[in-house]
Amino acid sequence: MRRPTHRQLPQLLGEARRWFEEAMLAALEAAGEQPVSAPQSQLFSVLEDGGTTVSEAARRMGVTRQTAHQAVHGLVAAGMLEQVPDPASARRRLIRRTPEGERVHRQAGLILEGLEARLAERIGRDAVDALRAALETPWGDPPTLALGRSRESGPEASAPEASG
Amino acid sequence: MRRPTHRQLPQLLGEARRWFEEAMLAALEAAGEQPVSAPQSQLFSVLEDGGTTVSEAARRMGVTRQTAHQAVHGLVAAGMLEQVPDPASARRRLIRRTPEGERVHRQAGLILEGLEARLAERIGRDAVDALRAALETPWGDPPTLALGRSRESGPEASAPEASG
DNA sequence: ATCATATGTCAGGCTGCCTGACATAGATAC
DNA sequence: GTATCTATGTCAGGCAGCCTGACATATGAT
Repeated sequence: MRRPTHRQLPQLLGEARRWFEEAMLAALEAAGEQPVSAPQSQLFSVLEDGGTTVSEAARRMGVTRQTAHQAVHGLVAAGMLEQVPDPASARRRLIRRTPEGERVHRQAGLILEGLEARLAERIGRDAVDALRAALETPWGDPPTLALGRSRESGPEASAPEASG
Repeated sequence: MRRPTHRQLPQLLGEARRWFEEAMLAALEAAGEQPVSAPQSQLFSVLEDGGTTVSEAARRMGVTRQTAHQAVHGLVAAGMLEQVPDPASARRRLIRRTPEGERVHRQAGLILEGLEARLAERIGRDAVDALRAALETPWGDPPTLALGRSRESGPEASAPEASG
């Protein structure tokens, strides 16, 4: 038989991500909550208690304002998010979880903890901690490790630039 | 406060994946290769030397045959993949890398190694190994950990079922 | 007042992924 | 030998996420 040669990291990362994501959304739905999409779930997790702007959320999600706006729209329609004017600046609208949204958020947090515990049972608590530690690397930079010649990319107005 | 510094695993996994993916595709393009999409790259990585069927590739990618077929189509059009009849079974068509595709594949492998080395510089070789080890967990199972009461299960006809 | 900038929103388009449907070919039952 | 079942490959249609482009509005600098 063939030897599965050292599978590639991007693929492994993707699988792990999918595992968590699917399990969480399924568990949320199994708990009787409204259906939540993956980006909505991600949006939920980048919100602060004090309220956040769409732009700020987009930066944290690593997507454009427009994409984040879409997720916000869905969540507002579902009654889990609300938009309130920012007292400090009238051009801003803060997005905030409604009580309902807060409840779902807490639920999601519990699920995630459970999932992590489930993982710890399999690979050990130390391994999970090591995983976290490794992943918390500030990936911010696009290495552009040029084997040949380097390429230049224009810094757009609101590029994703996942920097957290 | 609820520990805002403790970011959620799915998000961390997604960021890491994006980092690798973007860096690799950018490096590939910077090296003068034809543009490759993310799923095409993934497809490339699940091929065996002996040739693989679209169905098998789909299973390994965790997507449907149709989706895999799409990626294959693009790669064939780009001259990096070829489809040959399977001598063992006429209803199968094996997909195989062309010499051109083989070259690009090797290139991609080098880039990935470089990226991993780059990561090792930041977090240490041990941490990278630990990351690998943790990620190579067989995620195969959909935990369905029900916090609430209703437990629902849906065994679909030909679901992706990322089981590897 | 005017202009540059940041933010929020909508419109349109691309791509990945899905389900549905169908053709083909090997395996199995009769 | 024929009929049926199953696995595979392919195409068509549709949905969702993410993007760029464009525009309105509000703030701050000049």
